[in-house]
Amino acid sequence: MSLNDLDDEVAALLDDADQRYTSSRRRLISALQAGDGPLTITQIVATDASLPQSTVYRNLTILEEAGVVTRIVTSDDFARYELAEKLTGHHHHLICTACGDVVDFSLDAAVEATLDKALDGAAVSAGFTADSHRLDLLGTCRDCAKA
Amino acid sequence: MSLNDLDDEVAALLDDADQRYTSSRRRLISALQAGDGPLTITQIVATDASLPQSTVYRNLTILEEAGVVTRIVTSDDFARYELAEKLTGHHHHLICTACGDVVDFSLDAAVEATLDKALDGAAVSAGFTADSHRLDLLGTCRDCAKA
DNA sequence: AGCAATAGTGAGAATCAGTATCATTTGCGA
DNA sequence: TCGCAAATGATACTGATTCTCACTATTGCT
Ligand SMILES: [Mn+2]
Ligand SMILES: [Mn+2]
Ligand SMILES: [Zn+2]
Ligand SMILES: [Zn+2]
Repeated sequence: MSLNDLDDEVAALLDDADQRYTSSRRRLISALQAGDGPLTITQIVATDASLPQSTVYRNLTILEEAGVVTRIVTSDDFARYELAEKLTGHHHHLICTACGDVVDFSLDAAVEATLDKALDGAAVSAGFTADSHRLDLLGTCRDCAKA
Repeated sequence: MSLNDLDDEVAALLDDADQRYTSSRRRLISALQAGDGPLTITQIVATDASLPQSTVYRNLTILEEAGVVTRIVTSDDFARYELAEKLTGHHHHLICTACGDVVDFSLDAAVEATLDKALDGAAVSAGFTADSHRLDLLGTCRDCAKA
């Protein structure tokens, strides 16, 4: 998805949610788009100092409700946000248990298909209605392995 | 793993960590063993009112450090704990996004093998050292679907 | 353009899950 | 049995996140 298409799609989603696409929200989208994985509030504020913390919190919540971003919770005390899969495509996360950093990765379509089929079976037999799956790899990133 | 074997294994893990297997800790293990998925602190205290909240928090941390229990974070504001996979076997979670409840499920060995292989490839190409994977299904549980 | 009415902003206060403190109790070893 | 280190549990504290509210920006209308 090109930058302009992304922008158009975000605008449409916000419009559907009766929300304006303000300059704070544009800056947030831009910050998230620049990262190679979900970002913490601290990381966002560090990236764009013109964004006050309270505005970041409030607007990320609104963007999440509008389906523009997704909130990711790992094991550390900091929530992370990324653009919704609707905008970036389905993918997974490498989570470093040493430094907390999270980066994206993808699996090939065949593996995803196998997985979806197996998960669908499990959901059905538990009377569970599945919306999506979440698959993370936990371990140590290159930087932390070096140190 | 039988109840006695579980008890022995927990005792051994605590011994390795130079921790005693006290009655509070026995009650915690018992509460976790009784659940069909990871439990919140509130659920544990509700199950066994003889356990003060501060003792539950402290001992769950100690049990986690000893490798006896695992802390699970979903998307709500409450951490959940379950017996470590070392004791219960590898499995996954159905997470209800409506009520927050979490229940266990398993995939068959062939799917796990396919998955592990694909994940290993992804880890290697990212320079990431993987310890384990975490796979959750997000959706709506039977009870919430009814309501 | 002028003028409400409505939406968004941002500094600071409040909330609350989780952690730290510490006086008291427990249980292991000599 | 005694002494001591570990554990307990009531309570205070911490800090990420949420709430408040006076102020500013934008929209829609004439
Ligand atoms: Mn991602
Ligand atoms: Mn489980
Ligand atoms: Zn790392
Ligand atoms: Zn539910």
